[in-house]
Amino acid sequence: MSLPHAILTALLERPSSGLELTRRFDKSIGYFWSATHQQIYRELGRLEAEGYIRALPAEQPARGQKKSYEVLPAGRAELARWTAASQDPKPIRDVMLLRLRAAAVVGTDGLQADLRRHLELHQRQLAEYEEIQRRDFPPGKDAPEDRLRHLVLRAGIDLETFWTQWLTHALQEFGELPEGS
Amino acid sequence: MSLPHAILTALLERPSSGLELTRRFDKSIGYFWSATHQQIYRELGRLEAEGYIRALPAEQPARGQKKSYEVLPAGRAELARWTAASQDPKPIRDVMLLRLRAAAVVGTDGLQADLRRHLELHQRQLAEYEEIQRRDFPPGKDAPEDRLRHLVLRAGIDLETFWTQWLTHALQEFGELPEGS
DNA sequence: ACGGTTTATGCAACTAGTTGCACAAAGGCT
DNA sequence: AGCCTTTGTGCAACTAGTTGCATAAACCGT
Repeated sequence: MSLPHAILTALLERPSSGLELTRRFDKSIGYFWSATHQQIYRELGRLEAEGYIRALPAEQPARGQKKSYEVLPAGRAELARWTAASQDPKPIRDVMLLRLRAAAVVGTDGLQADLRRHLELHQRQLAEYEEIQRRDFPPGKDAPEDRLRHLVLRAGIDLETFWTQWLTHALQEFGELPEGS
Repeated sequence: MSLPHAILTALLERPSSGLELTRRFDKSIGYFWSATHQQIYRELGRLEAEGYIRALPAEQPARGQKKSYEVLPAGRAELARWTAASQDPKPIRDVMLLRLRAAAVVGTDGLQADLRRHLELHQRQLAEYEEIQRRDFPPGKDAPEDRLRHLVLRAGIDLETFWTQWLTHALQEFGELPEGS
């Protein structure tokens, strides 16, 4: 039940159409809560039906026509409620860890290449986050909302850092392991 | 499509009944791929239908009767195939990060308590992992499969360490932030 | 004016995971 | 004997997310 709240947050930051939201979900919020345009359109429909958002007045509301949404007071209230509500952290659910565990019983053949590929992907993501940090959060800038957003970005940086280190470590282990088995 | 492979891995480590698997998923494999008993029973049915596993001979195969499964060669082959196959890493998908981002626009009221609760939960999980490390991976022990399993455990330890640090940091930030907004 | 690409919106079907409940046997308690 | 809890198994319905495809307007070159 998080996608609607991700959308409310994005719309509060700036009213947008479905496609604009989709674009913004490809970075920023989407870095830690990704969504496809189909999910977003569906959710916009629901949020509107529930009275949390409304379409900004536009002339011909026909198909293929841009339609922007803004958050209504009820939507803001719902978001505040959800943000403050207690929620349990989800346990880790990671395929690579599972594969490594499987490799311990069926052998490591073929796994090494994908580990290397993942390492590269995580390094790239890390570099992207660090670029954003340089650009959007220079040392002086720390208004309260900026500090919270920076904190979120730092979580991304630290997580990617963890993965690059862990994968590097794993590949070292593989270098020392006999091939197969 | 990972649950069946998690189950194959678990069954290769030791043939088990549905309930035993459920128990084992509450620790060990379940630490990074959790599953309920309903999921497990359903998946056992499918795996059996596909010829990847089979029920060990038991007398009365009635309801409420324990039924153990073992992995067939086809199952082992499928697991090896899946382990070696290239798979993209999933982007982060974390509710707490989303909530913090939302808090940047609707205010931080009520969030602090849950941050503290999460910190405690992650600290507890970290302690549990470290206990397992002490117990199952003493310095001397490093047969190839042990090293892989240890690597997986270390991922858990490092991830929980990250969260405890990040949450601590977040709470510090909150201490300095004015209440509300 | 025509045909191709891009922008923008959306439905329908499918897959994976979760929740809620039900049923049966076994063991103990009274 | 009758009931209560625990152990073990399982179905059905629901929710969230993904995949595949469809539609329409606008813009753009020829």
